[in-house]
Amino acid sequence: MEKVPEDCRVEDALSILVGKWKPIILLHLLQEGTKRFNELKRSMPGITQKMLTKQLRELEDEDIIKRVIYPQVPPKVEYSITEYGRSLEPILEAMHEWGMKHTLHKMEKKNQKSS
Amino acid sequence: MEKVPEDCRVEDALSILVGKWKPIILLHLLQEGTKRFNELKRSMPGITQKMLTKQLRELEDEDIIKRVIYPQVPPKVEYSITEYGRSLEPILEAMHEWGMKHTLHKMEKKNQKSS
DNA sequence: TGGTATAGTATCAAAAATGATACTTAGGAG
DNA sequence: CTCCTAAGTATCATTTTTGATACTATACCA
Repeated sequence: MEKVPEDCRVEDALSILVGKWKPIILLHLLQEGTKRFNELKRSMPGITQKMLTKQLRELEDEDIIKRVIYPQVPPKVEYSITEYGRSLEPILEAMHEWGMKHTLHKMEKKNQKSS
Repeated sequence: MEKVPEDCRVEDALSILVGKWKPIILLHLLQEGTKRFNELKRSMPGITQKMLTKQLRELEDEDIIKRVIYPQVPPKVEYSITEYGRSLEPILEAMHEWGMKHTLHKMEKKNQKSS
């Protein structure tokens, strides 16, 4: 425990994960392996093309996902997690578990109110 | 691995952690235990009163930190992590470690470019 | 000749997060 | 009186993020 907040690299991981859609994109790709643009889009109701494109580009820039273009018409582009991206899985996992507990915690708080 | 993205609670944890200052606030409190408002402020150069107050209120609302007011003049207010808030530590820890690796990864990428 | 499909861009608008600055409150020191 | 302190609010401005909508390219199919 000699770490000091000043040398904190928490932000690095955080900045990759934040964004309204990034965690979901990553979970989809982690679980399904490889997906085409429109497959992703369909599995995320509400997202716009622009947003999906933007998030994917950002993840690609960080080397978290890989983008493969097939020179066809109509176009075909496949996205998948990189080895490196897979290293984020424990963090997503930890957050997922914590989120579950948090749901319970919130419910307990509500119950306290009504007593 | 039967989790599906749809029931993902990742966002819950994420929404608590994001914000330009929240991770640092939490790390400070986790490491120092209890701090007064101005102590926190001084240890975070660049933050404004308004921002610090806002982030602290949000963390308090989520039951992550505790706020104790001493009825004095001039005022004295102490902040500390709650038991519940401490449960975030593994996530922060995981992100910290990942961030360290990421730094290396970025350096490697740079080296590849210049070869 | 026109419509379909895929993976995008481009442009503009709206909403959310962050920041700068000034003000408040009340007791104690000079 | 006046200033100082600590922990805030209030107001306004700026920046960043997100969203809605329309547009593009090009092979294939009828």
